Amino acid sequence: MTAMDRTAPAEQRLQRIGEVAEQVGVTARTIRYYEELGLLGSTDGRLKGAHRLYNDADVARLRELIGLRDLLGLSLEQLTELAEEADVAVCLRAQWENSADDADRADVLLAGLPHVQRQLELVRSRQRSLADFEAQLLTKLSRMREVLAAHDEQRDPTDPAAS
Amino acid sequence: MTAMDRTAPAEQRLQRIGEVAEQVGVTARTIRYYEELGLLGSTDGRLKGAHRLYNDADVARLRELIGLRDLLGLSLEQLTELAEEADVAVCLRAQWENSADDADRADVLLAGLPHVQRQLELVRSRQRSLADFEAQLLTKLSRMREVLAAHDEQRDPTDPAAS
DNA sequence: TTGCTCCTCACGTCACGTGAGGTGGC
DNA sequence: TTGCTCCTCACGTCACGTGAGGTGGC
Repeated sequence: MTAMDRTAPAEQRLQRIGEVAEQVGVTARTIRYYEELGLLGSTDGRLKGAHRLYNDADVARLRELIGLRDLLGLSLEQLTELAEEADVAVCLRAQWENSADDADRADVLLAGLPHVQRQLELVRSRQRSLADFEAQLLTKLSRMREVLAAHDEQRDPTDPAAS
Repeated sequence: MTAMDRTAPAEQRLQRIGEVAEQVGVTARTIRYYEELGLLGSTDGRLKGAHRLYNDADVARLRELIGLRDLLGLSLEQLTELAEEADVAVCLRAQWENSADDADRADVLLAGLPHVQRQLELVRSRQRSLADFEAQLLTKLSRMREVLAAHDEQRDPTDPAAS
């Protein structure tokens, strides 16, 4: 990282709302609604009526929110709570960007750890539920096949064409 | 199974809507709404204003619907489609109950197989998505720990108390 | 008879969908 | 200049939540 990177951050690729929506798999309306709820980062600095522009970090954040919503079935209220914790991290992240002190940077990371760990726990819990549901379906399936096999035997125990 | 079972099916334990709701983890309103959409079996035979009663098969069906909704994120419209396939099975199930012919019974089961298999595929697909999301979180976590470890070394490379 | 749960409207809410009508950038 | 995507209201919809007011079974 050079001094120039620090003083004038590299020009990032900025995307418009339609491109972002398609990438993430939602509609533009959804993104605007999340912004309205304050789920996305600070939106001041955009003039009324001007186009919204998103950098890669914004897209990553949105993708994470949608993942938590879809895969874990969290409500937007729950996402807001989760995001408020994360906002501490985001707030600290700004501090990170401006911090020359490595100790400060470590503190920022330490604060973010439990946040990610909680998400991991939610994912694991959901995986267990899915495994249970899968087991139920497998039991059902094997019982059905059992009865079918018994019936096939009864109908024609020696027919090699029976499947 | 005795002849009496066939002619006068065993008295089943019947539950009221509140008990069922608590067992399955939804509200009574949800159950009434699903009935309104036709997601639950036939509801004729109940007089206007009379209490709803559910047997074990009804509860199992509801539990399956809620599982598909929550774990797979299906809309009620998708559930309706899926249930219409299943209704063929349900319709055939009535035929099953009244059928003395084992061949008929086998046909009913055969018709139900692809239905269960499709649900299994949906579960597997969802499991893959969750695994991807988990991997992303783990990558994030290990990167954070890496930086933290590097920092700890730099601060005090010989401190045995550093964790 | 007293609670309790149930019933049926019916309006409210959350998370967007869907136009209407207009402006801005390649 | 012509499309295209974007913008801001604003009403509609899906899947229920939440009382209001009343009836039925242990």
